[in-house]
Order: sequence, then C-alpha cells, then structure tokens
Amino acid sequence: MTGSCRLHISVWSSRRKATCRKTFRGQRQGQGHRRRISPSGSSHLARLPLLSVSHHSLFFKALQFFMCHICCSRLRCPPLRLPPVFVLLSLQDAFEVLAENYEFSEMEGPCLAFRRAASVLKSLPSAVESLRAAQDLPCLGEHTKAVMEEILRCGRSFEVEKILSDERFQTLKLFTSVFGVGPKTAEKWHRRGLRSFSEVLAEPSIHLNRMQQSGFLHYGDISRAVSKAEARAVGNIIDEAVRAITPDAMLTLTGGFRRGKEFGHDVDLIVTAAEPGREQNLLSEIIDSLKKQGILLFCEYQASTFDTTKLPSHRFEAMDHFAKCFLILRLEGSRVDEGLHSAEGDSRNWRAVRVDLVSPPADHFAFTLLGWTGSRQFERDLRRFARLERRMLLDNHALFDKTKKEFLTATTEKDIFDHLGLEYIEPWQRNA
DNA sequence: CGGCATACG
DNA sequence: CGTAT
DNA sequence: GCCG
Repeated sequence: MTGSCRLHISVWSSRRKATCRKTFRGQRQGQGHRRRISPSGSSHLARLPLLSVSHHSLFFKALQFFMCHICCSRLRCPPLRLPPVFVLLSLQDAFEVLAENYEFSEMEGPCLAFRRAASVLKSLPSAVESLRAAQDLPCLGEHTKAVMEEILRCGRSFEVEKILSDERFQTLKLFTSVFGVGPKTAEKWHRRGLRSFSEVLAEPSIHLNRMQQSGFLHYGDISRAVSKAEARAVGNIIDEAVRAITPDAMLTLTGGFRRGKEFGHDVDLIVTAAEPGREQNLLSEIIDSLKKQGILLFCEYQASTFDTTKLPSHRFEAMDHFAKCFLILRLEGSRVDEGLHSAEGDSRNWRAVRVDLVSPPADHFAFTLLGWTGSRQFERDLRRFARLERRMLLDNHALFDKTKKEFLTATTEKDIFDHLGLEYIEPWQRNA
C-alpha cells in the first residue's frame, strides 16, 4: 500500500467541525492590516466596474492614492511588528505554518511533506494525544514527530513560534492574502523594502495587474469568509441567470460547501446544460447576464481543452468556448436569508464574493465534480495514486489508462473510484 | 536518490 | 507569474 | 521532509 496511504486513512475520518481557516494575522496585531483597507462600499470609487480599467489609467492612479490615504490615515505606517500573542496551536495548524514557511522559502518538497502531515492528522476521527497514537501513521517522520512531541508536551513549538514572529513571514503572509499576489510577488515587494499595503500602493513604480487591482479594491470582502447562506444566495443568482438562457440547465454546488463546510473563501458552481453542446456558450451568456445586472465586479474566463486526442485540430474547435471563469460578484444583503456576513461597522447592504463557475460537457461532468469538490490535498493524493499505483492520468476532464491507452468513461464519481480500484469516498471525507 | 497533481490565462 | 480544486 |  504505497501512495494510497492517505486515501485509506481518509475513509476512517469523521466529520469535523467545519470552520473557516484561521489566519495568523488575526492572532497577532489584533486588527493590524485587516482593518478594512478597502471599504468597498464607502466610496463611489468602489462601485465603478474595474473590468476595463488599465493599470496606467488616471482612474487607477486615483484609486491608488485613495487606498493609500485610507491606509496611512488608519494604520501605523510602517506597521509595528509586535511579538505574536501565542494561542495554543493544533498540530495541524503548526504543520501548516511550517509548510507555508517552506513555501515562502521555495522549498516545495518539505512544504508538501508538512501539508501531507497536516492532512493525515485532519483525516483522523479524533485528535492525536500521544506520540504512540501517531506511531503507525504515514507521512510522519523524524521532523514532524519532533514538533509533535514538543507540542504534546508543552503546548507550543519553538520552531513554529520563531516563524510566526518572523517579520518576513508576517509580511509575505499579509501580501499573499491579496487576490492576485502569490509568493513570488510578495517576495519581490518584501525585497524592495515594502512592509504594508500602504507602502505597496504608494510606490509609483509598482504596476498592479487587473487581478491585483480587484484584490486590493475588494480586500475586506474577499478575505472574509463566505457563509453557506451567502453561497446559496449566489447559487440562486446564477440559477436565475441560467434559467433565462436554458430552463433545463442544472446547477451543482461544489468546493468546500459540498464537503459540508459551513464557511468558505469562495463559491464553486458547476453549470450543466441538458442539451449536449449547449454548454459551449453557456458561461459567456451567464457572464453577459451578470454584467447587464451590474453585479459583475471582476471576471476572468478560461477555455477548456476537452480534446480526447490532443490533436491540434481538435483543440482548435474547442478554443472559442469558456469552460470555467473566476468572478467577483456583488451580492445584495436582501438576497441572503440569514443576512450578510459583514464586518462590524459596515453599513453597506452588499458585499463582494469570489465565485468560480465551471461548465463541462455532460459526459465529463463526473470528472469535473470530482475535481472541483477537493480538497486540494485530496486531489493531489488521488492523482498521485492514479499515476503511481494504477498507471492512469487523472484530471478535471478525464481519466486516461496508460496501459490500455484509452480514456475511461464515468457518469458518476463512484465510476471513477471504481476505475481506480478504490472504495467510494464521501465528499465530507475528502476534507484532508 | 528522485518525485512530489494538474490545468488554464 | 497567477488562479482553481 | 517523507517515501518507494
């Protein structure tokens, strides 16, 4: 049982309390940078669609100035890095900190190892309380066990606390919390001596791309968790738009919410048309509809290569339709049953929400559903298992048997697990 | 000692 | 490089 | 960093 260790363990996992992921920012400086840098509704600036704004436009310069002003007036600038107030970290959180730190150091191997270690613990029915209980678990080696021992013994880890109090780690964590800013950009900004959003926004030589502009503009909203009620409301909005286009279309909520979580960082939806071939333009028509309603704040769409042959000619045909898109939508509070999940002191009656739409052809639905239900670590483990143990290639669109040199068909997720020779795993068991 | 998921803009 | 699971 |  080689690469499959994780998959078998997760069968035994039980449903855990679904909470949104802790952030480290919240623990240390109290409010710190999380203070709404971009009160998306407090200015008419925020209501203007950014869809066609170039980085160099006057509008954007005004926006940068505006946001910088907000930052500088409300925050200490540069921020005071206080030693973190250490809450007791769970073993999983400790491993995630280590993983993230290795990611910032561009050491993908150790990073992945700690992600797997966190994942293994998450998949257990109850928390590990002794080293003995962890003895036979996979993906736990010398380093992870040393950290475990320390935390089990005295509730904290020297190594983890050193990382959490590290100025570079805190700054990279802050910068990468912006939609469109990854480890490399964060590192670049940090190397140039920038330490806060206001410093980044005040730097004239920095040209934010479209995604980063939206990231800063809607920072307060996007970094706040999305509730299940809000996800349902978004689902209804998309459903209405789709129904006006094709009445028999079907909408499926995926991502973390399908895994039973109460909060998420975005809403993932699969749109499928009953008519074969109807999905070709479905997404762009939905986007048009959202645009007309004036609730589309950001949109990036991507084509799919659902070619079975990888022939360039086939590829060409599939080029002009869009299989997935990343959106930011304006969600009105009146549409949410339990009301908006708003920050304190936010008097707006709306918030921005990240929404991902996927529209696969019907015969690829099961693969798309499996691929978009996650979790990320589960998908990686499943694909690694397929490749190493079954000599198969798995992605969002299909499963290819390298031995038989053919694509395997599936109408349900269970079909795919069957092809892989695995017991079916319920969505809520895929959280690790 | 090599591999670590996979795809798209 | 960034995004998604 | 852990595993095959």
